[in-house]
Amino acid sequence: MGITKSEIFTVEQNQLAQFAKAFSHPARVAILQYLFKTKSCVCGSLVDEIGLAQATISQHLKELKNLGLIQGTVEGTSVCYCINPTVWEEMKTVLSSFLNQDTDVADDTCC
Amino acid sequence: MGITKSEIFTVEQNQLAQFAKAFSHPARVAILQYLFKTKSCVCGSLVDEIGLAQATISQHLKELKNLGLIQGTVEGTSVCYCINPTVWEEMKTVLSSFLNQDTDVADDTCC
DNA sequence: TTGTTATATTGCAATATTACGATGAATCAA
DNA sequence: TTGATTCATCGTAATATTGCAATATAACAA
Repeated sequence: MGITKSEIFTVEQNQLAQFAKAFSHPARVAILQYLFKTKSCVCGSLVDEIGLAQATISQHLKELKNLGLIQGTVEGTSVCYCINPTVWEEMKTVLSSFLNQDTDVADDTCC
Repeated sequence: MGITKSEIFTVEQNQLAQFAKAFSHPARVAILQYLFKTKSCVCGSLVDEIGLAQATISQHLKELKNLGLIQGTVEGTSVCYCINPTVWEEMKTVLSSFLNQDTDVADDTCC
């Protein structure tokens, strides 16, 4: 049905999935990487950097903004975006504890 | 258009996005967590554990299997699934280096 | 063989996502 | 004011995802 049954999962599972969804698209990965690289905020240079239409980039930025991962302030005619370090760290914590689950099945990989 | 323009992104960006997509849905998060918890492989008990139809669980398992994150072997009438430690570690490496990008914007959060 | 159990696959419906052109709103320069 | 620039939003089209019922397949037990 295309609709996720989030009610049947825990808050943690839903949060984890939401964070993962943030960079489950290469364009958003590229945006975040560029924001990290240029540290000082970036605006529409993303449109040149990434080969997507301005409307498309704006849409991806909106998703990242909604999650709180980035923030933007109007700077004259342009908008300056940058990483929100607080939320990024929070995400890192949530995802790391998931990724670092023990894989120590010794050698007896059962399957 | 619903179709991702993966050609315009690097192999790394696409791979990162693919790994992230693996657990961008709470059901797949729950499946992976359960597989970690029960270590010894698990089959259709996932259907009881998670409140989704058998067909739906099977579909999610297929996606995880396609990515290589899990593997399954036929065990009589049932199928035993477990984490593929090698691929999991590979994913951990890829995602960690992305997550651990420096947030040291000092305090001058530009935006 | 027949029935049972466990899983995969198929087909379908509902919703979500990706992408872009066109348009709107805001700011600044002349 | 007018025009140019930058970004957001709207509308739309194409495709993807999620979910399930029904059915198929495979292995075993009797």
